[in-house]
Amino acid sequence: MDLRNRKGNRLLAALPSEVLRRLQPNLEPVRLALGEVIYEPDEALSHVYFPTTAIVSLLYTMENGASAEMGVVGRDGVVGIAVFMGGDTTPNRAVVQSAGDAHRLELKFFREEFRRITELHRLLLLYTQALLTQMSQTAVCNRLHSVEQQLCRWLLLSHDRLEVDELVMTQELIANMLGVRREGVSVAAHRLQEAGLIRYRRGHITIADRAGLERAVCECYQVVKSECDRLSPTT
Amino acid sequence: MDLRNRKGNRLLAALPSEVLRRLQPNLEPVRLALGEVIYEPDEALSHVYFPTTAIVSLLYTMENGASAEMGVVGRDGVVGIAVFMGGDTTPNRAVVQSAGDAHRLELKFFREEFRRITELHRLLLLYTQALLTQMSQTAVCNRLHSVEQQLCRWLLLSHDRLEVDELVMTQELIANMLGVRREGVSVAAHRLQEAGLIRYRRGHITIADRAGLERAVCECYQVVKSECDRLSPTT
DNA sequence: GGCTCTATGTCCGATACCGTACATTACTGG
DNA sequence: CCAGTAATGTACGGTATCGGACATAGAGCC
Repeated sequence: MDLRNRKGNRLLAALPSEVLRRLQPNLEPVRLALGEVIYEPDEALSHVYFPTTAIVSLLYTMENGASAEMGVVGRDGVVGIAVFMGGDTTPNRAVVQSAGDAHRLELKFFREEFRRITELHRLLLLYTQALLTQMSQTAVCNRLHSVEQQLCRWLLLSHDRLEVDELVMTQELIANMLGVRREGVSVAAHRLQEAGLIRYRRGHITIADRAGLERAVCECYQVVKSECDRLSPTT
Repeated sequence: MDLRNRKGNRLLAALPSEVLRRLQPNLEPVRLALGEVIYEPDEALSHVYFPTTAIVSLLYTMENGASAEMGVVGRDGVVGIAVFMGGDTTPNRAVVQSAGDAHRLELKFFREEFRRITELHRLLLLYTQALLTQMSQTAVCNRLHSVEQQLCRWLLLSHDRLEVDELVMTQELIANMLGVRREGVSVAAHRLQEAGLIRYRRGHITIADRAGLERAVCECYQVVKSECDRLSPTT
């Protein structure tokens, strides 16, 4: 089995020979069938997968069943980054998009390569996984939800980070963040104000009813929030 | 300066005391003004930032100036993950969304904490940064581009990973990936076929004119491709 | 060869958002 | 206090996508 094959996994191929020699006995060749699920949301993995000819999609599925892909892994990468990011699981699903081969490595072997990690490093990787969740959920939310729902999400995420009820922020800037027109934000903000969830004046927005916003927001907010909480260091 | 303050940065606060003591002399308190740019796309950083009361947005700006946020960092995190992911730069921009304070750490000090990293580890972090770019670009593309452009992007990314011209894939499945209706994919695929860029039959799609697809695709594809190439290990 | 299932094509009205234009109103600096 | 500027409100036609319904046609199975 020549792992540096022209069709092999590029990450494995780039490893120094002595690391590769150490891993090789534990790399199990597997065939991945179209539609096969590598991992489900929040499921603990038993292996990490290094595709060679297979392609794997990373998807998020909404509560109503709608789904969107936010990443794709081929021989350029590895399926199961949560394992070495430190969070172990993700809210996403990994599904085989194109049947083919892969090598897989049991977690215990994989982790042996990962012993010597400084505490700073561990923390930063955990945080990166949370950020990664935020990005992928943003991708999904952009595709599937209304401006009003996204505004709720954005307000709640900002509120979590600011920890004061009044945000200093124009609707114009929010529009840039959400990637929509300023007018769209105006209309959505107006509706939220009518509903009593927020109050605002030129350049200021006040969270008036946080619980109400949480009822109005799409599920994306809770996904991001839960992952942030789960992955955030218990001080 | 008590870094474990109730309002301090959570990552710093979670560090073991001896690591914190080592870093502390090098942590420079800075005030971040609204709108201040922490880093520009592809710009090498001089510091990593640990916000305390400030909030920083991660944005991607299209060639036409349209932009979308795909992440936000407050006292829960750190600005400049590219530094410890190994890629050093990203195609994104980091802008202060809410004025406030942060601590920053010069790269040389930061890197001292990061010496002992195995080669496997380094490779995986690099790959993760490429994947992260893919996700964030997906977020942006979902927001700002047409189904047809996104189909081109999807086809090209798949083609890069499969390295054969015929994909085995139904339009229904592609629709799930892109988070749009099957009919939308049908129409887009039809147009691409009329233009001679692809050919397809039940469950099969053939890349007929790769260069043409690259002309039809939005800039998102090139951003992802470039980062993948830049970050992929030179075997 | 015929049947069945699944993939694809097409059409419809509904809707959310865009692009543009312009009005109005609240701060800000002099 | 006033003028100027920046933020917000409103309106209107245009367009992309949705949601649903239905027609058509390959591919595989018997």
